[in-house]
Amino acid sequence: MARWQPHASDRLVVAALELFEERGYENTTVIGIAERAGLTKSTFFRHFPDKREVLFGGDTMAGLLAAGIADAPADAAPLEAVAHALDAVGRAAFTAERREFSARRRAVIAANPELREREALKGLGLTAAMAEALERRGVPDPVSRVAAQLGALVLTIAYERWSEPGGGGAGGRAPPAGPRGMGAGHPPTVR
Amino acid sequence: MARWQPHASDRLVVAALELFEERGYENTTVIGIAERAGLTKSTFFRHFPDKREVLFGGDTMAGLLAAGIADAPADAAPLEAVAHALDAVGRAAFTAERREFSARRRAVIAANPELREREALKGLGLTAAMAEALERRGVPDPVSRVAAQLGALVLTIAYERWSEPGGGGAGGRAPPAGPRGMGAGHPPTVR
DNA sequence: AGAGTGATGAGACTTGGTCTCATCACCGTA
DNA sequence: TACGGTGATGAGACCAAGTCTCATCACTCT
Repeated sequence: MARWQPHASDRLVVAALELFEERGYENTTVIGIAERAGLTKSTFFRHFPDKREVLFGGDTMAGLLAAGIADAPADAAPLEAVAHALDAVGRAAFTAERREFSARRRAVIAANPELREREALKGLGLTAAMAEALERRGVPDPVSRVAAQLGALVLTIAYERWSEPGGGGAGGRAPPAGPRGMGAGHPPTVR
Repeated sequence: MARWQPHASDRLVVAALELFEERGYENTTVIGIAERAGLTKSTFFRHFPDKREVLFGGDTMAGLLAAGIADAPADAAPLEAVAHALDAVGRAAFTAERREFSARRRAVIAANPELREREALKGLGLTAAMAEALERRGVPDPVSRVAAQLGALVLTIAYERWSEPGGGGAGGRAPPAGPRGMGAGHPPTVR
């Protein structure tokens, strides 16, 4: 028999999400989370640097976006490279198994300023990752930041729609065709 | 003689900024800040809801942006309304007196993740304020968000340049003309 | 068998943040 | 002149987040 129950980290995430839903984030203590997972406060902080981070663990987004931009065809325009990356993220991260969990997580985050703060910082990280990946392709500074900023907004909107009750089949493409306008040439796979 | 030294809030801000510069944010305690200001921890938390907020006090930005968008000519396009708001902010907030303080504040924030996190949340607030103000003008949802997102980026870049050693005279207009491109029609006063 | 490893537990400690109660100069009014 | 109200402050108890050190103990490798 194994000495410890497996998946300690996952158990902590599940316990935390449940407790945040039941009592709210600020009425939940780290000790409470650890106890529900059959662990202790010490172990919690061995798995996560702080209480917020238990909801932000799977941090592969920045890498996926950077890789997606690097993998875009050499002649792709900045926004087309961003679209390429968004497609990759859609396939890798917006999967059916994660949809219900993501929706619950989203609701919890939306209800708490401390968690929204962390999410805001993560968002800046994604934007910076895209801008840097574009600059590695030779896109000059202000253009790279504009493209990254627009990519971040598209990602945010896609995530919103995907984790809403009605929205989002496989692949993360938003059901209704998005509006054109604003003069940004529309890349083929992201609308 | 006055019973208390005046400007308690300002003294706390100054003390905090000095200590953050001397020892770093995480090596500075709230008690230390309060003592340098000739006050106590209790009083600190009466003036600021938490330790971070001592650097984010003058929170008129969101209101200025919303008012600037509301005040734009009725026939202004979304990006032109945003530009109108940015001009207003440039005149009201990017003043010569605040420049040195802003530069020091910026350096402190850049050096600490906890402070960057707070700043990221404030940035989201500004973007949301712009988007809402645009929607109050009848700009439909995704267009309003794109315009607000671009406005937020312009504001960020302007703030960066203004609080850098070389940059920014009165009014906050960036010295070199910004690049065109990306298809966004360039409004007359923001480049 | 015995030493090493690695995830865990126990608990002291600092600090951020909340809350309650006390203090005391100033102000208005009688 | 006296007196009660006001408002910013101080004192200190209290809780939870987060850090750190030391102990435990099944499993593994030699």
